Amino acid sequence: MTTPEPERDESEFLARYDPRDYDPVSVTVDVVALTIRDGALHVLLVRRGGPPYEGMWALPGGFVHAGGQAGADAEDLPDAAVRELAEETGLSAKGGVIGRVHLEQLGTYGAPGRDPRMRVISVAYLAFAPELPDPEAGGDAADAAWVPVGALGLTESAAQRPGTTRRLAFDHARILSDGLERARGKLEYTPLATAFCGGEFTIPELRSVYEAVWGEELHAGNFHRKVLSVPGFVESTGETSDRGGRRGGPRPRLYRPGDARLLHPALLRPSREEQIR
Amino acid sequence: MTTPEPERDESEFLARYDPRDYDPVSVTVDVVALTIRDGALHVLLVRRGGPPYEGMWALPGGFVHAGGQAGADAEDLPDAAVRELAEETGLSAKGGVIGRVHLEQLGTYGAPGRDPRMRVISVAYLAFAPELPDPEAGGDAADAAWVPVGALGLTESAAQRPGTTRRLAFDHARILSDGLERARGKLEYTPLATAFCGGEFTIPELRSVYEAVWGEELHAGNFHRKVLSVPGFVESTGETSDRGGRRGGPRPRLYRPGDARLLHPALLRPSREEQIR
DNA sequence: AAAATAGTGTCTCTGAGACAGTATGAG
DNA sequence: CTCATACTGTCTCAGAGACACTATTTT
Repeated sequence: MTTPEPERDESEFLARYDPRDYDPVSVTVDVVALTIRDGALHVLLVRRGGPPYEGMWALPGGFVHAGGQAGADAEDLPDAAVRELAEETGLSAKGGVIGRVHLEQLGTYGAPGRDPRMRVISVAYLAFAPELPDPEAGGDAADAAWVPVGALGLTESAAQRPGTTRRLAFDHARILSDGLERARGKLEYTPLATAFCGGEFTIPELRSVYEAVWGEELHAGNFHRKVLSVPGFVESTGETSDRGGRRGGPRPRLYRPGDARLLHPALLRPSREEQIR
Repeated sequence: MTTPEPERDESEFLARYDPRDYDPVSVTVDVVALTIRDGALHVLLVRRGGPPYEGMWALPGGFVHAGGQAGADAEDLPDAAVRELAEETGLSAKGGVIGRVHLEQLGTYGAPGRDPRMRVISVAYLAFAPELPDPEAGGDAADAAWVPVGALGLTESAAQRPGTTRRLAFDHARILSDGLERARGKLEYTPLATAFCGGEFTIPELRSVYEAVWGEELHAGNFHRKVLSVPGFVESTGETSDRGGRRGGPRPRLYRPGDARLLHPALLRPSREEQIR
């Protein structure tokens, strides 16, 4: 670790860590796939069919196709994330519904010991999906399901009664927590809430996305005016929904995602005063 | 790729990619270390002493100590970033100036072919440093220096005259570009501009940080009032600087970083209208 | 009929930005 | 002395949020 001769240390290190001879590192991709079901935020989880953490829930993921020496099967990291997502949901990767899923890199988790078997570096991706069918468990997964995020007891880390919390394998609770925080922030200054809706949606539907992700109710009237006032957020289709509100009310108008990539001004969440320090 | 039997495909894939037998992936850490020198944003670069890209400038970085089968020397990713930064700058990692450096993960770059030798996944880190001494080239680096970001011709990707741009090795131009954009955004809603200053600073010094990173001049009076109005951004020391402004004026007061971790309300850059779509 | 909802109008308060103005120190 | 600079005061305008109100649909 600490040597008085940096040059010797460096050359020694380079010789030792030439990956062609020595010291393998595994790289996996894990996906935090979020969607809205019944007005609640859900995450795609798989139940592990083998050790370690057998029987526990985990994020869908797997090894990146590295391509070996020839580099034949080498795949890019986002492609690996899409492939894992497609494998777990049973949907085809190219075209179709999965083409409408927003995917972005969340972060990389590589602490020693996070996988008890070996050194594993995991690149986590975050996906925002419209409502998808129930996944079909495949491969070594014993089960796969959309799980309500609220049922995992992640929000109040202190108030977790041990039996209440469904623990996640590896450091996936941390990854999911980071993904949720990223999602909450992204909804503030990007129009990505529309990625949770289908191709057409109403303003109240969009509001329910914000309420599900942020976990708090928003003022319907002010939200409505705000969304329409941000240039490029949504675009009217001219149509109206064929049903009124769930318990009455006029039929809301339909909108499409607009061409903005950033919301200006942003839609800030009400309760941020606490988390500033 | 597309097989009718997902179960066989998955188990086959798991057998093929068990990293203990097969298909090594290298993991490196690269650091985008930024600082302010003479009122201009600088990035720490090293000149490569060997192929590939021999003689070109690159971000400081190197292989992560994976720890082998036993996991003895395994290091965490942020530790690897600090180690690389310390090795390149010649500063000690524990304590001292490098302890004041802000470090955060930027992203992971793993496109096949980004390193011509083999499959390399690089975890990039972003560092905000106060003014540091000139680095000492060590190891296989032929040179190391703080380079003005403006001299690299990254801002206007179209208007690059070939001779003007100093190209960077690998995909480091992209990584640096992502780091700069992250830095610009971070200054908006976090107090991290203070990480570029020493322990004490004046409001005009803080403003010059914003101007260097954002590349545009700010209104001195409004900036002053704005910084003081954000709770927890800065904290008065009660002292005043021993010198006035560079070309006259009263002696500015001195401040310390406050306890806020987020700026509320945020300090938005003036010219964001263009980049929204 | 009753209740809930979609959408709009209006008022108030905060904050950003433009501008002016004063005091202070460098050259 | 001259000028740049630190800092404060003031004005205007945009936008967030609270509230009220109407029209429309479900139950």
